[in-house]
Amino acid sequence: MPVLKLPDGSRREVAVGARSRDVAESIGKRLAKDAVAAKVDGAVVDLDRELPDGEVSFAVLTPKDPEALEVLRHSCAHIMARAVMRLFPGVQLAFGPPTENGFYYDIESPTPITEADFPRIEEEMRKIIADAEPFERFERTTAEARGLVADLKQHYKVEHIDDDLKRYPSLSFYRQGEFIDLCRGPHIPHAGKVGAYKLLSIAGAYWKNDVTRKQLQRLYATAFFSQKELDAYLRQIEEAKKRDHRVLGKQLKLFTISQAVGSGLILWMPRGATVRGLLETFIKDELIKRGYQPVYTPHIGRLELYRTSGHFPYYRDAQFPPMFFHPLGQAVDTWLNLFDAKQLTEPAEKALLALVDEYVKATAVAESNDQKHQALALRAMWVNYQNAETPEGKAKALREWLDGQEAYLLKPMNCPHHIQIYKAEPRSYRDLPVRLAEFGTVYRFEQTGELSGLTRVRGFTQDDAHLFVTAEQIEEEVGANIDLVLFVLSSLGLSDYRVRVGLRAPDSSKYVGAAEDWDKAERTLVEVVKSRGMNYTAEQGEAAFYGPKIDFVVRDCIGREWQLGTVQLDYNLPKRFELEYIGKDNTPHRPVMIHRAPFGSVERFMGILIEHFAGAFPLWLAPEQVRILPVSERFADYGKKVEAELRTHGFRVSGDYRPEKIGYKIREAQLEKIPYMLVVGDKEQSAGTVAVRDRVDGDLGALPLAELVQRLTDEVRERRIRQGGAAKSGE
RNA sequence: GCUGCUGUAGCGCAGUGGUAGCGCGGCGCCUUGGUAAGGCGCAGGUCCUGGGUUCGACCCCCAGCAGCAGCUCCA
Repeated sequence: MPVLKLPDGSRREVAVGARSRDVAESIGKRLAKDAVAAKVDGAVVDLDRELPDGEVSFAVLTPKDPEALEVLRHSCAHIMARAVMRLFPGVQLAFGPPTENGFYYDIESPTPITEADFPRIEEEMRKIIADAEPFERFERTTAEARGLVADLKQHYKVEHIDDDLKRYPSLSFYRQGEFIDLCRGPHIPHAGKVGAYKLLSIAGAYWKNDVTRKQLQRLYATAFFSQKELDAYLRQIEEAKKRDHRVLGKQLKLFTISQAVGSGLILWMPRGATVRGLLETFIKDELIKRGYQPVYTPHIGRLELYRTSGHFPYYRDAQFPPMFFHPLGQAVDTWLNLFDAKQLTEPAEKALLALVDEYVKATAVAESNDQKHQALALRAMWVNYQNAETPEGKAKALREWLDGQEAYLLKPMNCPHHIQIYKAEPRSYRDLPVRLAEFGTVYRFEQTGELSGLTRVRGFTQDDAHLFVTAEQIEEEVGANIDLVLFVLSSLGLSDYRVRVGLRAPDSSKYVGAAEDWDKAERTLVEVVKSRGMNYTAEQGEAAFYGPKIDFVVRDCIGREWQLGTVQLDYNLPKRFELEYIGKDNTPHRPVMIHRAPFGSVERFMGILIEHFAGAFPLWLAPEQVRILPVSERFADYGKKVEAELRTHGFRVSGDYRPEKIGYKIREAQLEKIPYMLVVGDKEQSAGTVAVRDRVDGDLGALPLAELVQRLTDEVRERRIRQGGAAKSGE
């Protein structure tokens, strides 16, 4: 006999075979009417499922429970799929799960669906919901289930059973009228529970997230129990868009991106550059306190360097192409690439050979020794290539020539340069940890579809540092760096982040180094995070190719996650570059490297910060801290005097001396999110005061100038964050 | 890179197969005003680029570029 422990602590015995729905009814009419699903021993189930024997915890889920909303959305995905199938014959269904803010269904339609079809689909959904038919669950053995989805001509479902579900003895289905879907459930009792819904967008998504497979159409939508909630959600999206850093960056003149310069390359305008500079100073001061040494290194480096580090071979496609001195360098490089990828066509090969041949002939009469040497090397490649009997031999000929060519790469990371600084002098165990810090700008050729404002760019600056430590120092240094990241985040009031420990994927060729080093490194990172009592998720496949890492991940205004701060442990680059220090025992030892960047990318950090503050930077970061607003032109002289005085105290201040009304000037300053507005007129001039208007709290009344200076000085020194309050949003 | 949508004045947007408008902003004049928009006037556009269809293209077709959303990727 089932015995239920109810949320209020009471116990209730129910008959064998009783369903959640029966229990809800026995508790109360109102509850039965509101019931969406039930939660039995922590698992959400349909109201129609029979309760298990024995003692279980039990709760009825109503629209108030977040889990109920998830059930509703999952069911609404079925409703949407059903509507689509009615309107578009021959549709194949893939997956249709709920998401954080709604749901989607991946489908393949013989006639592609577009946003123009949304009204029709929504209308069809309206009918289905009005009919309020029940969701009926039934089970089949896995073999029968496969037959059923095959009969339904749903080949993605067949594939899904074959690939992933064979290990289950039976599978569940849900039927709603003519619509049957292979589905784990649970579902709402009937379609009428859907109070409001809206199709949002359509996008491509690969079957099983695999680029090599078919791309399906993903229909995004959302649903709620009430129209009011849907309206609130849509309003919230509109509000979020207003704090988008791409919008605010333009409005507040922080940065721009020019096609004349290139996609994903940020141009910092004076205001943005001011904020960025202040952030950089902030962290630089902090690094000095924590024993870092500043270094500067160039934006480019020899290609060979990045071959040694592994960056070039591992991330070739994500880099700007290497710069070769030899006119044919780029061509041969591409050639070898095509070759390795087995994409070299015969005409292309012919053309490339002809190109080399022509060049060899043209440079036959070389004059200097260097030219002669070059000409001979190229000729040797040409001969070796054509004499080679195997593809490997051909590739070798190309590679040998290429390796002899001088080439440079825009640096994709700073570590190889810092490593060279480490290697520039002999190191003793007494010197360690060596902490080399640089705001290093790196370049990565991100795929076009990935570029996004400041958060994903092709040139960005890391507040980078590399620590060279002994094995015994690892834990302490990793810990100190976590503390630094936490300090940075809390200084800026960023509290909404999660911590991810990125581990390697079990079976992947994209990592370098020995398994035991990896195990050791992964264990260390997990231990450090655990010992600090931090919440974290360990995620496989999130490691860097050279080592595991701890990432601090935040969300942007539309909910996308971005990695900011990172601490990475690396046993591999020290090996690749044969780094050493002399130990107490007077023999060489290998140091371990820690890569770390509290901001991550300064560009991305700025983007997140702009959204975090909605463009209203705290006083210490504000590009313009104070604006003088004379009531009329008659007080311009006094205004300028105040302006000059504040400037001598180091404040970033300007004055608005246009012949506009005071209300107009205040509105503009407010919309520009300037922390303090100083209104000056007759009264202030004769009293030697300023009327202070605060961005957050509005009119503060008159203050003697000296008092104001003190107040602002304190606010800056404490890096005080004051947000919200009376500010209107503007239009 | 893939799928879809978008590209018109500095910004936000209308618009039509017969060479373009609105709001804000800018500039000028008037107003010298006390805490979120004073009035009048003026200027400003390769309608993303390149082809094509057409008597004629900003509009229709093709290709490219860029932006947006999603997928994939992210050292």
